[in-house]
Amino acid sequence: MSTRRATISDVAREAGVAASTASVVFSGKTAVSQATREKVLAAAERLGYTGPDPRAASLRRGRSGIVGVVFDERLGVAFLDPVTRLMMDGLSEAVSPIGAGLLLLRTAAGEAEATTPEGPTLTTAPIDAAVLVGYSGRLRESLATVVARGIPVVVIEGDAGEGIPRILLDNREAQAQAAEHLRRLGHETVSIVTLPLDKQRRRGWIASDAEISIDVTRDRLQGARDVYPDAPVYAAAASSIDEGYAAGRVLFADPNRRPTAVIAQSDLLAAGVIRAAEDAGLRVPDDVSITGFDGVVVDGLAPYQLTTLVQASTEKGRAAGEAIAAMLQGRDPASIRFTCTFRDGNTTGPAPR
Amino acid sequence: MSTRRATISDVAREAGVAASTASVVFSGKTAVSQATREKVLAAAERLGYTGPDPRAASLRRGRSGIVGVVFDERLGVAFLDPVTRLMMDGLSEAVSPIGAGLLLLRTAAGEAEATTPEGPTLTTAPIDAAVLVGYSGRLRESLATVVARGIPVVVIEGDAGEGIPRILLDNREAQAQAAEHLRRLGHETVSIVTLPLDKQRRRGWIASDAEISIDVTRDRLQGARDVYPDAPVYAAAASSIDEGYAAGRVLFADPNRRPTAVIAQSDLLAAGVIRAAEDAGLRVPDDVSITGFDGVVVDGLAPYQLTTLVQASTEKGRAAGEAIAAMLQGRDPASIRFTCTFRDGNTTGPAPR
DNA sequence: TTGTAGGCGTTATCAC
DNA sequence: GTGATAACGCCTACAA
Repeated sequence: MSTRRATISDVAREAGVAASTASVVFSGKTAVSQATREKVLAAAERLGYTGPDPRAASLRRGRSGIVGVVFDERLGVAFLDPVTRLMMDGLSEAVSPIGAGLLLLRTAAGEAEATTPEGPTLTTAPIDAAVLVGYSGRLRESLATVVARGIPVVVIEGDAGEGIPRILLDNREAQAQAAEHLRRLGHETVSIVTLPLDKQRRRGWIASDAEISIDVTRDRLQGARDVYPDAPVYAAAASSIDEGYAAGRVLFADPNRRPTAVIAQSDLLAAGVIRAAEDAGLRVPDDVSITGFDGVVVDGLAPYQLTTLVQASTEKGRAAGEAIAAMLQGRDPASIRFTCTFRDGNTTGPAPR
Repeated sequence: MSTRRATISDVAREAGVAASTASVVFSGKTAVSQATREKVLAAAERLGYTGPDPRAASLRRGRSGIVGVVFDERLGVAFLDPVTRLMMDGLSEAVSPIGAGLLLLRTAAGEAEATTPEGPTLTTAPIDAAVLVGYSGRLRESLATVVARGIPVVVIEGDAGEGIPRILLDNREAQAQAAEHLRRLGHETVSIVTLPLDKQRRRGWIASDAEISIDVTRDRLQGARDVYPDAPVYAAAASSIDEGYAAGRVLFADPNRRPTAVIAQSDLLAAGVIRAAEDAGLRVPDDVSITGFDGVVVDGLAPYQLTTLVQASTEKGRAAGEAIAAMLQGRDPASIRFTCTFRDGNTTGPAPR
């Protein structure tokens, strides 16, 4: 491009005032006479000055106005989950009043990292605070990095160290409610379809609950186990309708060993299980009852209203944002544990006899 | 917290070297003797120095390593669209080699803005470049803002001014292909279900094509019109299965005026139309043929393989990212127009007689 | 209300 | 291979 961009001193000189005065015109921190303001604005206009350089301003202020959101998955994958989308929505809303934007970050690439060209990392990003999303492994490293940098951080649904605010869910208790509901309806043969167990995301029956390294999965399973200690468990490889469908196919394959109820750990999974039930010639909820978890709107599930646990997805994001805002103001917010609400839809009914 | 964080000069002093030398140890720009490197690293360790402050570094370098991605919708809404998700995936991949991260931004709030406390805006965000996503109104203002700031920008599927690289699709030609396919199959009574017409997102039959202010919608409709000039058009309020279902209900309501084929402007809409057809007792493709657009994987559509136009969603993002990278290196990349590929699935067949 | 001075933490440049 | 110096562009005391 032509020449160097105009700076605030250029504008000040052009307007015949001191740089600090011009600065004040833009920041509005101090009163300025109408005349001066106009002179400065006019000069800026002439020079094509569009306001303070954010880089310089953020160095000076010690704030960049950016909050990093760290995922442990590819973006396309993370946003597949409606709960994540809603959470981001709430988060973006909550940080907006403090003038912050959201920077998408991924967990460090681990060993492979060394060879990788470069990459926007937790260590090099100009963030004022960070939100860690998720429940597993590499996020721990990220947490350590952030903490070392002395950056305020909030963890959503994961374990964290001392004094780090967390946004949690009563997964176990909530799931137990749904199970209890089924028990009251007389169901005795119940199967469980879980979210992924770990990063490997293996699909299939699981032999021991011990293999589970993802908190959410473990907690929800425990809730179901509180009521049905011996229910067989099938793990899905992701939270999606297709995965639920695949699991459902397996569950309903043998007519002699069909469950009368299925506890799915997410609404998407539940939707897939419902479809598999239909394909197997079973009516929902007459022949088989199905519960979900999350309380999101499942696109295309139309006639059904899932019996599920409604979690405050958007609220979770908002709470995280508010915690961030608080920390940025020097306060230290407490962790929050959200409570899910049981919603009785039309996908559960009395056990068939 | 305790005291002020350590700076690179603190580290240098502690290590007994010059600040510039310490800097080089971290940046790796110049060779440093093994001994010096170790001294510096040890000092850093002792002082709890975790690397250069990104704010200062970006001021000095004139680069922040951040690319803004501007949406004209709430995040939760934008990411509802699988094409957008894939695009983001490609984009994040493409900017990663240049060490950039993605900052999520929304178009300015318009008039309401004045009263709003603050807000992370295009004007104040420390971005090196911007990607504008979408096809409509307020993005124009955003474009103006960015251009005024002299920031490189790429527009995805929207019109832009002179010399601004765009990532486009052959929407019209592609849609015409699908229509042509139907015509060859003998279909004469065809209805069209469109994406939203404008920001109002009104749902319903439309009288005149002139009301359309969103490019994608208009272009795809034109493609359909090239083959079926008089096909009735029903506008959906969003690109979703549920909206497609709603539209389908209306299309198939009157048994005497049922179309034998439906051209849906997105795969999600098509999936909804299929479901509505099934509900109306119609078999796909025996009684009614349905085409989509996008070529994304629709979760839960299982037995069907949509006849659709496959667009390179991820590629679009990647291309945008590469264009950004090029601009940041002083080159000026050309606009790119992607070509959709027609895919013949099992949702279209000969017109029933 | 306006101006002066100094520094935020880093890094590019150039001399040694 | 290492060090001194000078910006990068802005903002905030403080003084006038």
